[in-house]
Amino acid sequence: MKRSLEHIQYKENTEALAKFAKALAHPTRIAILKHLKSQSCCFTGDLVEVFPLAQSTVSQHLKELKNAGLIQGELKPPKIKYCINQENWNIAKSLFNDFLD
Amino acid sequence: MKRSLEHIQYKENTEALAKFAKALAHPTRIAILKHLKSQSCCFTGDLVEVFPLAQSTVSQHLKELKNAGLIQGELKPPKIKYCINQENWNIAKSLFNDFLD
DNA sequence: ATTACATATCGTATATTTGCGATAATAAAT
DNA sequence: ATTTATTATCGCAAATATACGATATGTAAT
Repeated sequence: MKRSLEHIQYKENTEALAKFAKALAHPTRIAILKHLKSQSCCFTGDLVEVFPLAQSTVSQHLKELKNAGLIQGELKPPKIKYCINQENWNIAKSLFNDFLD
Repeated sequence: MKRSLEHIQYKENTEALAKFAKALAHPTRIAILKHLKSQSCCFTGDLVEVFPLAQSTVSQHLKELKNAGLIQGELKPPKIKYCINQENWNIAKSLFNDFLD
């Protein structure tokens, strides 16, 4: 990609909002989050059974959601229990709410 | 990409929400929408002056926002006046609001 | 130390996104 | 019909995203 050299200076929250939106920009990730909300928490393996996707693919989606801060993992050997990160979830909620009027 | 042959059947609204999120998944598009909201409407040329981006790039972002239904263009020759599509905006607002709890 | 289980990461292939300059299209005015 | 102003589209290059199978990692139990 030919990127413009000067990197754009956006107004406050613009990039944070875009980052959250990007994490939500795939139906599988929305579905994962819906599942997490309804179950409050669940294991990677549970999700692998829900979707017709490879384990590695599900894991990658979880990684992105984790990087965005929307979920967090808790070690429950040999499993990992994923839950909504409520603190960041609320931040996202408020950002979207303000933005969308 | 090696896509799974069976295409996933998501629950209602999941794909609609992901589609809106995708449209918002770039800071420039967020910024464009913020600008449109504050001005209520504006021309492509105005936006080209606001961002250090080529005219074609801005036009492409506008196209994506239009495809997502978040904005609409009105012919004002030789210009085009873009405004928020309030109807779809409200739909997006309600989808995000419900999803984010 | 070895094994077993669950999950993450790596390597790879393909698709999509982002950006640019150049060109085409559109509508009005001359 | 030509010109002018504005915006959209095309063609390309590079970056990122998506998906998979294979492999590595981490933890507990044996």
